[in-house]
Amino acid sequence: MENLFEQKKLIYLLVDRNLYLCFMETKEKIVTEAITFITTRGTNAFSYKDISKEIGIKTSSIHYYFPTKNDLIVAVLEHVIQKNKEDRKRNNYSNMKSALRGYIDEHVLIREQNKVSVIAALAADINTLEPQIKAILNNYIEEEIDYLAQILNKGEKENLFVYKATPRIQALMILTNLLAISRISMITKEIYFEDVARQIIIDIEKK
Amino acid sequence: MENLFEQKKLIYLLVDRNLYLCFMETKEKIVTEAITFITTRGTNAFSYKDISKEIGIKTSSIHYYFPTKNDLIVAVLEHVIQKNKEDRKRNNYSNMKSALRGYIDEHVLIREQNKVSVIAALAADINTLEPQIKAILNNYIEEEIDYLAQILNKGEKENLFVYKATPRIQALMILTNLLAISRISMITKEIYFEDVARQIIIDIEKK
DNA sequence: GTCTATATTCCGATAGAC
DNA sequence: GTCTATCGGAATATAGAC
Repeated sequence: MENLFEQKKLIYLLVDRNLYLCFMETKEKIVTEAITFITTRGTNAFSYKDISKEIGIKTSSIHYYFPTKNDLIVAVLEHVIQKNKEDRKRNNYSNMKSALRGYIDEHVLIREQNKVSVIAALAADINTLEPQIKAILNNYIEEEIDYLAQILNKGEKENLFVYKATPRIQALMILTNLLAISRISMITKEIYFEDVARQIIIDIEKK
Repeated sequence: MENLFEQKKLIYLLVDRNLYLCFMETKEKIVTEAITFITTRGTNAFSYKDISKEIGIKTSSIHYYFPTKNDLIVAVLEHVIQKNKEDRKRNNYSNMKSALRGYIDEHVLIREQNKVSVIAALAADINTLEPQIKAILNNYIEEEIDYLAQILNKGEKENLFVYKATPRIQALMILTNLLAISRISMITKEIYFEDVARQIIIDIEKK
């Protein structure tokens, strides 16, 4: 008999500015584990059995919540998009230098967990996934570019940043730096991640 | 009975500055197909059966040449590294501006085939591959950084390029731009690839 | 060197009891 | 909502005939 208590995952819940400690619903546990597998091993290298073992339920129970693997991946993607939106709404950056550093820190946090972003993870398997995923991912990436481009644009107008490209293309340059260095620094020296992260700031901030 | 002639793949062979048209050996056909699958679908989303169907032999015959999938991936990696080395030896760039554009064109060529580089492909699956692959890939990436850094360094000394970073970190910035935009532009607008490729040049070349 | 045949394991998915 | 049981298929890999 397994220890059921250990299988329960604790989460914090924020309601009306009060923080509650509570247990995750099964559905949320599944999504959480799926995110970990997708962002470490990739979409085609994890199975319902992997999740099953991790949270102590049978694979058929996972199929109850997510009939197909595609359903699960869609749920993962929408969960991450939603959470990302909420996190950013909470952050109220006083200036665009902080906002840019905050954006980079999002990637630092992922890297520290030896993961890659969900964008990088799903992009790698895009030719094996349903068109639906591609459509959602496309929207998500465009929103990421918009978000970063707005920071760059405001920062430029406030005389904090200087760069040659348009805000959107500069956003693309920075986003691609971060997405790829997350991968590369898992194979080569880890310090390369910090080198790139630092250089992004150096290249763009006015001294 | 299948048409055996159709299964034969034609290749050009360069011997003593003479170009010969000849047939590929089975072993080379397998590697060639494996490269296509790995750089389009990923390491964990293709099987011996896929290659088998493509070149018209049984999976057991593939196992004759490459007993395990790891053996095949190692062969793919070493083949690509070797070919890349030869290609670059043939190119004799008159100046470092051409050399940088030539480097970017290597990625353009891959993108035009709707593939990603072998580095990007294997990096995505690194946590599911044997340590041996990681070691070879590490060397390969370091050589790529060295190659690009040397172009940047020479170009800077020839007063053609200007950039703030060290040559090696600048090489990392450009390499990550190219690796990630290859992926992203398969999901979003294809034009993003050209936008980034153009911006790399704009940002670094002295006018 | 290529084949047939097969072993083993795993995967996504479903039916039906509780 | 979770379980047992099972299906159909696919994957990697091997043995042995030709």
